[in-house]
This record gives sequence, C-alpha cells and structure tokens, in this order.
Amino acid sequence: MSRVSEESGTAAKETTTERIPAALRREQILAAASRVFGERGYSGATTDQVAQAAGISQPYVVRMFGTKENLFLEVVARALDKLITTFRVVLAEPQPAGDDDADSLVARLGAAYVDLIEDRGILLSLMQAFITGHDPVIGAKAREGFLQIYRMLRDEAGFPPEIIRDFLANGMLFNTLLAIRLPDIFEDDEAAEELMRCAFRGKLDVVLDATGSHASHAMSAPTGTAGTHS
Amino acid sequence: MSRVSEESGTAAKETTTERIPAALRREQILAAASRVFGERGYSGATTDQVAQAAGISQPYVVRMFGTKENLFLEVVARALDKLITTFRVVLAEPQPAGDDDADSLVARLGAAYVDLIEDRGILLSLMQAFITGHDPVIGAKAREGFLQIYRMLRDEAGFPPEIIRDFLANGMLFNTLLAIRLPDIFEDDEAAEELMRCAFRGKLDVVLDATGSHASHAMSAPTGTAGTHS
DNA sequence: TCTATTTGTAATCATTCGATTACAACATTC
DNA sequence: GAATGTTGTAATCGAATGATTACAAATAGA
Repeated sequence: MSRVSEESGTAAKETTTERIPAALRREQILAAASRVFGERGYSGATTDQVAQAAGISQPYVVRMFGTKENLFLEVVARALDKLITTFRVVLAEPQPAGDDDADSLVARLGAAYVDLIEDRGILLSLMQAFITGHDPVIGAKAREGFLQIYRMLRDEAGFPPEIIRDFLANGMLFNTLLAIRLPDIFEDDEAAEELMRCAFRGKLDVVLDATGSHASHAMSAPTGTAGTHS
Repeated sequence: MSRVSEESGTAAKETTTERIPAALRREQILAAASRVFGERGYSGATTDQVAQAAGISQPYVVRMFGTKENLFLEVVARALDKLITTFRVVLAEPQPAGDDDADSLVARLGAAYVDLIEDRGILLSLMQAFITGHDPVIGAKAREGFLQIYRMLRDEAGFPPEIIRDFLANGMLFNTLLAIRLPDIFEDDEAAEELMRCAFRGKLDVVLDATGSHASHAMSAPTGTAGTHS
C-alpha cells in the first residue's frame, strides 16, 4: 500500500472524503491512531497508516497534530482518561449487597477493564506507551500515567499495595495476551485455549468477539451468557 | 550520533576494533542487540545502534545475520532458551525440605526470573517480541515462545492453570515495570517506591542495582542481604 | 457576490535506515 | 611467500517516512 490515496481499500478505513469539521475529524484521526499505534507501537506505526485508517491524506494528519509524537501522546492521554473514568464509574456504583468489599470490587474493576477491549486500541496503545519507557518524552508520560492508575486504586478504591499489585499484574498479562494475539490461535492450540479460558474466565466470549476470533464455543459454565453483552 | 565509527564514545560499547573469530563476534553482536532491542523494541532499534553498541560497523552486523529481522529473531530465541534453561535448573534443584511443594517452587522460579535482570536485555527483548505480535513472522515466534513457557510450567513443573496464570501475570508486571523504567524514579515518587517495594520484595536491591538506580536504601526487613548477591 | 476562512490534497523535500558493493587488512595454509 | 580464506570498513544505494509547501475547493460571512 503506497502513499497515493487509492479509494476503495481492503482494510477497514473511513471511506468517502468529505468536508468535516476539524473537531470531528480530529476525533476520527485519534480513533484511527489508537488502533494503529496499539497494533504497531509508536516506532512501528506510520502517519500514513493512520491517515489511511482515517480515510484522509497523510499531510492532514501531521498538520492536525504537528508531529507524530504529539499524536501518540494525545492518543495515550485519551486512553488513560478513558481508563480512569471507567474505573471511577465502577467505584461510584453501589456494591451488590452481600458481597465482601475488596474481592468483589476487584472483580468488577477487572471486568470493566476487559470490557474496554471493545474500544479497540485503548488498552494496547497504553501498553505500547509503557513499553516505550526509554523515550524521554513518552517514557515520562507513561510512568506518570501508570502511577496515576496506581494512586487511584490506592487512594480512591482504598486497596492495599498487595491487592493493587495483583490487579495490575493481571492487567499486564491481559494486555500481553492481546498484544501477542493469542486469541488468534484459540482454536489451533490447546495450551493457548487452556490459558485463555483460565485468564479470561467469563469474559472469554467478549475477548474472542472483539478480536474477531471465531464466534460461539462456550462449553464452560451453563450460566447464561449466550451472546455478546457489551 | 551519526554513522561514522567515531572511536571513543560516551555510551557503553565494545571499544577497540580488533580481528575476532566470527563465532565470538557473533556473540558480542547478539549481546549488544539484546540490550538495544530490549530498550527500543524491534522497530525502534536500528542496526547501526546495535553496531555501535557492539563496537563494529553497521554493514558487519547486517552481513552477519542477513537481515535485522533475523537478528531480532535470534536474540529472542536465545532469550527464550536462557529463560527455559533457568527454569529447568530450578526445577532440578531439590526443594528445601519442609516447604510445601507448589508455593515454594513458584517463589523460587519467580526469584530466578527476577535474577535474569542481570543478563540485561533478555527479559525486555522477550517482552518486546510479545508486544510485536502483529508482525506475521515475529508474532508467530512470540506466540510459540510464550506457549512454550506455559507448557513447561504445566507439564514439567506440574502447575495447574490458575497458578501459571498468576505466575505469568507477575512476570508481565515485572517486565512492564522494567520497560517503563519505574526504577529510575524510585527515589522521586512515593507511589513508585511503594509499588516497587511490594512488587519486588526481597529482590528490590537486585533490581535497583541492575537498573543503576541508586545503591543502598534497604529499610525493609532486618534479614541480612546487605550487598548484592548475584 | 465578493472575500476570508476552513478543510483538504498533491507534490516534494530531507533524513533515516536497512541493505549492497567494493575493497582493504590480516591470517592461514601449502 | 604467493594463494586463499577470514574479518572488517567506507561508500553508497534505494526505499520509507515525517514533515513542509503550495495550492485547490468548499463554506461562511459581509
């Protein structure tokens, strides 16, 4: 795929180039960039790939955000905001009476985290930022973002360090399994299936759905959950 | 830093360009590449950076391995071998009588994993491979490598899936904390310190040592462990 | 309608980077 | 001590890519 804007491509992209308000176009670019950066990483992604995914020209992407780095930083900031907001919503919910505090709250936060997979690119863009810790600018933002999550879980959720550590550990495993594209081989490798059934539990369908890896295969618990419940 | 081989640089590199047997030079390149790829990732690293870290010219690096991709794949394969071997050594050890099986074995495997930080780049190169799962070639190798670890923990260590999941989760968190360079701000951020004390436990010194983040600071348990015990 | 602003692209530039080529210096063997 | 192989680099090529420029077309405001 070269640089010329050949209409009608095979990959998913925003078709039809019309005049759209800059603010809205900006959102489209950010959404496209989130997917592209999440997949290829900061260095691996190109502004042209983002442009094609957004259905516009490469110069427009660059002019809208000044630099590729600014675009990535904006994507990461948005992803972090979305994550923090999602957690705060869960924290604001009344906990289902009868459930013990911490244990159930952790489970609900974890479920909310997994559900973020629907907004493709958010989790992976964040992970890509974490992995780019060597970069002076991106690294600093990544560290601050990671610690912001930690402080939220400590100061707002009231978790002790050990609980937070385990929670973050599961999150990083989830990110890694997504990044390595393990869902792609769910049906072809028994070990992959076993690990993912164990790691994703009731959210297995959500993950396989979002990653486009087959459709139905349940076989776990007879507890409802037939279709997708986003 | 351009491309000409200016002798006497500031960064760590293999000085003095002498004639060295190809097999040995190959090892030097792999060691350098492990560090560079671990830091910058596959796309972010350049063959020239590897060459400078190895103290030789860029064309020599390319000719020795054919392509940058081959070099990365070799680095990752070596890292995986080292990891598997390390785990097998732990499994072959007689468990300290009196300790319950699984729990202590997990702890010893985890400690061995953290100690791999001494061989800089191994853990991060593996993590960088995982995160490059979108690439057809690298991704396939990464998935297979990840599953190889899983199968080893299941079939050789005899762990149930839940134990393996928790073990891998802690490993991914460890990798992420390293990649994001959290040790760099150990002294500057209380949340970072708290999280790392909790996540690294008795291995805190080993990590801070290996990452060059300050030297002594103990303050945890009065249980020996004064200096570095590699 | 005339002008100014906004929204967009084509063309292209300058740099970076993986790879190739050609060649030099050293070592080994007979 | 030539001949041959090994170890290494300088020079450079071509493609990729982030960024810039110049310009076109639509839109809004007077």
